Amino acid sequence: MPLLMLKDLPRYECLLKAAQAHPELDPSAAEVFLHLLRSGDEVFRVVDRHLARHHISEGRFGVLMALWSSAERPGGDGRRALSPAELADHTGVTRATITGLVDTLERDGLVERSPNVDDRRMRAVSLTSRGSGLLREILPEHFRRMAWLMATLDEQERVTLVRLLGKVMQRASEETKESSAGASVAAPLVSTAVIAAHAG
Amino acid sequence: MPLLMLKDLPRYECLLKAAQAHPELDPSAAEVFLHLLRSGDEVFRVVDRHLARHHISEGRFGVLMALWSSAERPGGDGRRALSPAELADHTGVTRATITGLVDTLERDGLVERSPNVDDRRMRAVSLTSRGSGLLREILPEHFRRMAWLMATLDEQERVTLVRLLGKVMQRASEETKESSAGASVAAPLVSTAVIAAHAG
DNA sequence: CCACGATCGTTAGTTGCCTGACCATCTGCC
DNA sequence: GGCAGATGGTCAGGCAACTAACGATCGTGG
Repeated sequence: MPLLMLKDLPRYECLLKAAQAHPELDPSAAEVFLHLLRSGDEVFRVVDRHLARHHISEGRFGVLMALWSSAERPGGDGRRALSPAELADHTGVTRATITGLVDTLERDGLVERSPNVDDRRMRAVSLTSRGSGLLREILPEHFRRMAWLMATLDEQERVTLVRLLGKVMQRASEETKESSAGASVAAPLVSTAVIAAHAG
Repeated sequence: MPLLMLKDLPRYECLLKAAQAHPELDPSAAEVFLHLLRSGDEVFRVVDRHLARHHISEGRFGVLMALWSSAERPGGDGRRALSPAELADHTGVTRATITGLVDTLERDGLVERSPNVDDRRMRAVSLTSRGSGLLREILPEHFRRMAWLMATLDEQERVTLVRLLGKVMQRASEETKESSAGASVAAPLVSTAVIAAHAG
């Protein structure tokens, strides 16, 4: 839930004013940035409130959905179990976090761990019937909320929004890859000296 | 950092397929939803990586920025201090969280607490010179990252993106207000007057 | 004037996520 | 065959957020 900003979005005139004191500040870029983080946060909260009523957090939902879509996948081999490492890949959290999430999900009877006979390091995590039952109970309302949130946008606006978000997302993931390689975010734009000095 | 979804966004055909089994699922709405959460997350990480190099988390940055913008505010009374309750309002976290954040910020010498002579319940939190120095060090790169992220969008696209995100955000905050009143998400929409009044 | 409710900041306890370290197990190379 | 390095899952410790409850203080109505 990114705040990283004031709760009340600053008006554009304030951004303009701040830009006078800070030449690096691009007012229209900052406006998009703040809107993006804020709207993402609001939208997240709408579905999170629903899931929280069933004691399902973001991470727990991610694990359940990964197992669910693994079971539903038609082209797949039909297996319903994933290893913790695969769950970490699919949900984007660390393996250590998966251990914790699966611990509580198993305690609540929603998933189960079984040993893997081929590789005794691995364990197979799968949905229990109670787990898939909970998903069947939760998902319709979850989908309704998504649809309700976007009902203000017509098809053309949705296409446009996805396209523009895609451009920004691609840009952001470029930086992810670059930074892991040690390069600067904006080689041409940014002096790397400060970052490098602190990167140590 | 919302995952709430698979790390690799599902392709549109998969959404269409899933919609056959789940009539509540609106594929284009789900696509926008997933793109919004994911791009918000990626964008957040880009600036968060920068702040983390200076040991500044999202919450810490929120507190520092609230104090900074309070000090910079021209129309204000020129005071640089805010109470913990005001900080909670500005950053959107609870007062208990503010206590913890100010604890560590004070330990690191970035802010300081002083007693309030007018109301002995309150304490005044203000930036130290070290705190404002850190902001002066961090903010230029922070602003450059915002600008770099949005550099793929021309002015027209930025206006469009802000407009569309604004529509979704307004919709989401309607639900926030409704849910606190106990109504259902699918109820007829709340009058926008309330939101407009708060946008001021 | 003072008892009551409201407000302020903090504490205690829980949860979810992270990083870093650990041990067990597999695999490839000699 | 056996050892080195890679990989897999877990544990320990820390941080940031939450709720619930608490003492201290303020303001107001009787």
